[in-house]
Amino acid sequence: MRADARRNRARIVATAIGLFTERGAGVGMDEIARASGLGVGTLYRHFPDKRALLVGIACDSLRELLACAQDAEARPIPAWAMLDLLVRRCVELPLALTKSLDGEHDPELEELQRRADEAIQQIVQRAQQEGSLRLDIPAREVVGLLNVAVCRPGARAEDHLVTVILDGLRAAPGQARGGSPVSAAVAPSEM
Amino acid sequence: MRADARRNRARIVATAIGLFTERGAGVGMDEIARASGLGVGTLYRHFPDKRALLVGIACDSLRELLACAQDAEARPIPAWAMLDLLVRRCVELPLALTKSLDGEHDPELEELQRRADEAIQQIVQRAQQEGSLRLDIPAREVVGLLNVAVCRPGARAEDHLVTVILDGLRAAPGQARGGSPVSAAVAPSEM
Amino acid sequence: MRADARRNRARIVATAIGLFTERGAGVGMDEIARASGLGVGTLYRHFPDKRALLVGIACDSLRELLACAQDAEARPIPAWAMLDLLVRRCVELPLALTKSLDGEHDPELEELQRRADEAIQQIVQRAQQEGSLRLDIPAREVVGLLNVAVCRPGARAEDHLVTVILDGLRAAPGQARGGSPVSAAVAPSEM
Amino acid sequence: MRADARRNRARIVATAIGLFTERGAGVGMDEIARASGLGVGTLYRHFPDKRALLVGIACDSLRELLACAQDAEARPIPAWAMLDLLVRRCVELPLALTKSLDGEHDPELEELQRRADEAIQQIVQRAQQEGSLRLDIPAREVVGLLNVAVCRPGARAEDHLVTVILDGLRAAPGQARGGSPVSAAVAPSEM
DNA sequence: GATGAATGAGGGTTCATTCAT
DNA sequence: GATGAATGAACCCTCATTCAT
Repeated sequence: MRADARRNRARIVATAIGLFTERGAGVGMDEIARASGLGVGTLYRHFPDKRALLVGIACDSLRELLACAQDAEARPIPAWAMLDLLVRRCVELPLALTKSLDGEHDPELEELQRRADEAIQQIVQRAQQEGSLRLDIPAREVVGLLNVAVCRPGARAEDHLVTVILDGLRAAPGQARGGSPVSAAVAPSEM
Repeated sequence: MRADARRNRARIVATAIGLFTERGAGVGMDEIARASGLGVGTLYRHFPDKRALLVGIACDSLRELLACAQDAEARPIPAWAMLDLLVRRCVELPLALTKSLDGEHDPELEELQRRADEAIQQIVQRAQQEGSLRLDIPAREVVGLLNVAVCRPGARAEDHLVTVILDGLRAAPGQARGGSPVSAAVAPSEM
Repeated sequence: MRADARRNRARIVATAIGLFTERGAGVGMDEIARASGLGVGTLYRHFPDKRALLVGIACDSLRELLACAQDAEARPIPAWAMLDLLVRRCVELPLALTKSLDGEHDPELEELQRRADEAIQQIVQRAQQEGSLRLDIPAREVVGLLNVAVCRPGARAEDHLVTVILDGLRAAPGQARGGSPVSAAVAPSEM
Repeated sequence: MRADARRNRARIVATAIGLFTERGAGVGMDEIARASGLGVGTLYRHFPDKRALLVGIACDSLRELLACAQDAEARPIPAWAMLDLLVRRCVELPLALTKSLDGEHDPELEELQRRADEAIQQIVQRAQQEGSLRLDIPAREVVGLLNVAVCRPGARAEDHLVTVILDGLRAAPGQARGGSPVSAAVAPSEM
């Protein structure tokens, strides 16, 4: 790939992320091309269709996420801290776009999603093993639930939502979690 | 309004909620009409345009939410239990559609949104006053954050996400919340 | 036909003439019905389709025109005066609507148009015979030309256009008409 | 603008003028595109909406009219001859479409209409000053009246209507115009 | 290889007309 | 008979995609 081609691709991706993040996946290809300072034809040379552009961005994000996960795991810190670190970083990635790809069947995308899920799940399990993450929710579901927190348009690392979810996932020191929150809520002992 | 007209309206709304919930606000009016067993014209007689249909559904949901809030407040239970109850019920409403209405300026919709926010905020504040809801997040933001949990396609009352968020919002008994979770996470004392 | 049916028909026609005259033949059937204080169904009972409504109005107008022509002919006045009188009256009729019926093949309409044309043509021919109307334009065409003056949205009897056309049709006393106006216009003798 | 784009634009305009002139402004965009041998998209690339197409054609016509007016004024002929020339030429332009634009507020269109009116009015005034055009009708109204003659579907330069109107506007040599034609018509002296 | 003009399926909406109440 | 709700063909327009320049 020639240098200018690589530069064009990068400009397209950067512009598209900006526009998609700001105004949703409905932004038109023409506008993305124009905002990139390119013709539509060039856009289509790099991404055969709109789906491919979204998939491309999603894959980039997932690769970044995997790098973050590896980086976190490499640190000499508890698994909980790894998770915290990872979540706060992921929030800044344009993962929200992934939502518009529900039902896609791109092999690269699926492979990356699998690996990303696996990486997070591993950290989640280690956190559960070290006793810092509640045990009453299966690791598999914790991952899905973190997805929601993270794949949200407008999410920010300092979001109170992120904080609350992490706090909610934390194992309460010295007390078992897991009773039905509804019944718990109305139990007299809670008052 | 004639009996059959009312029936048709109900069918349209039900069908539209189903399709919108399942496949997003992009579903076409023609398809909604067909799935309702009606002609497009009938759809447009009941809702002058697509926006009106979305707004109509959103308003219905918000009215339902307000009813839930009133019902919850009427019970002789702690504010926390009210909130728990309310959230678990709201999750079942098609509030996710509200997201596609972000730049709408329908007066009825805005009024209902205002009242809904107010109602929830009141319960949140009472929960904070009774000491069951953490104090380090302003009530205003708690409401916004609950919105995210609740206005989510595919949310269910038994969702672990709902549970986790509610747990994360719970005031930890006997310990002050509010330290930066990030630094807290890596603090040695956490290990 | 029952009394109320006749009354309804009259109301429809009056309303339709008003709306069509004011805003053109594009006005919808629903609006005509509503403005008449009736349901669409009733409108369609009286006129099987929109075309029929327009044809009905046109026929009414043509009948009125024929009456005017007979009335004018019955007076003991020169043919020119008859024509003047007739034209000034016709201008007030909603004949402009006739334009939207080009290409219609309603037998009653065509018959009335034929008779109306004939009636006017007769007066025109008599005016030509009495020497008050220029001879260089065939009577047939004079009629068509008057149609243009008269079948105009917004035409009024005092219109300067009507005056100018009548003046232009007048036989110039003592001078032959008929040279090409263009060549005449640039002829030196005109200066 | 690329050569083929310019060619396509010209084809669209030509086709549209033909269809609009023949069947009115109700002709659909799809049909215009098909008759031009182009896709709808191309039509909309050149004219953002139907209104713009009509406005575009109207502006072209008005520009042509202004050119005619300038050309006429540049000739060493009496004002009356200028007017005659101008009117006969305008009749061939698709100015009839202008009627369907009543109520438009395109700045370019309005400016051109103003300038066209002004240009014609100037010639009319000069014709009145030179004594060839009757004085009993304000120049302003003469212009409006000529509009009617000229903005007529199916008008042709050799039209008898044009001739008659021009003759009707001509100042009668040696006699004052302006008596009410109606009273004149029935006056005994006219017989 | 880059460009942007051309394409046309598909979506939102209107309105003449039909038909159940 | 009156009503107005229901119908759907047809219209205007958008936008992902292709292709001539």
